[in-house]
Amino acid sequence: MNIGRAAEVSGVTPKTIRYYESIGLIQAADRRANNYRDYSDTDVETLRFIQRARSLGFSVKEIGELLALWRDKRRASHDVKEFAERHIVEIDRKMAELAAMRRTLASLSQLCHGDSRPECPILDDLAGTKKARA
Amino acid sequence: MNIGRAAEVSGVTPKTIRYYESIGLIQAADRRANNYRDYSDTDVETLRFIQRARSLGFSVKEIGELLALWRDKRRASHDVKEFAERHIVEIDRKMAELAAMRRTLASLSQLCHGDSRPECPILDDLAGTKKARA
DNA sequence: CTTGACCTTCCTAGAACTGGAAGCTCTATC
DNA sequence: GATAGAGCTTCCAGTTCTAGGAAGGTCAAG
Repeated sequence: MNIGRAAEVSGVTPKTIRYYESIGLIQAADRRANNYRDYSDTDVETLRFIQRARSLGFSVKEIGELLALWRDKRRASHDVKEFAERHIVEIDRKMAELAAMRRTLASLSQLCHGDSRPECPILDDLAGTKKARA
Repeated sequence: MNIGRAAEVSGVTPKTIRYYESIGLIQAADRRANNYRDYSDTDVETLRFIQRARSLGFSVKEIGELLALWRDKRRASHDVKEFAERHIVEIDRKMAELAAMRRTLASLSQLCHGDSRPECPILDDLAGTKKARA
């Protein structure tokens, strides 16, 4: 499939796909006779993984390391396992942080009645009121 | 407390704190007689929130909007509720994506034995082997 | 056989930092 | 009180990760 379709199904724009190729995050796509890039379903899976990871705050560098796990078969299983587990810990940390943010927002939402009364108790917490200066 | 200490306890570097101030994401810190910036515990809480949100892929613009919720008391409760709920939806989406990444990594980790055999079945999946080209 | 959508490369611009220079300030030690 | 070093200040330039747009080749439909 060509880049537009790959972009559509992976959620990564053509621009960004070309950029990822240019920096070596993904391997250069095969070219067809007309010089168009040609993508496989596997390529799309990789792009989807990258998209997900980027939107979750992983750097391109980190993602490169993750992708290297899949690509570099010479790596010992031990390394792969360890690296994967290290990232699972990080993901768990991120999930806990998201859960904390969610709780904050949920209580914010609940404490504010749906009407237009301009009073939200929780607002006072993080508001600009400076105190306890150390 | 001065910027170095605030950076230490919030997890945001001094450079980045000054940057956030320069773009108006946080309000300009109070200055002491020596022109040093002075931060309160509340300021640190705000920075911690920003740090968390950034590491989870929220843009500075989005965070600015979230912080505005707390700061701008003139906003109608209705707006706050709606805005909070919109972000809760996004957080749930992010959590689902993290869960998906976690599953991917967990199966990667499980399939690779802890020993140093250089064979990880799942590696073949996402590896460079291009097939099913459409 | 032209029109419009899609592809190519290249160059520039924006967002969010990051590093370094040049200089002032505080603290601690001699 | 002088001095060294860590920490603060501003300012300017560079990096990363895209996004936008120009200039031109390609394809599928009418």
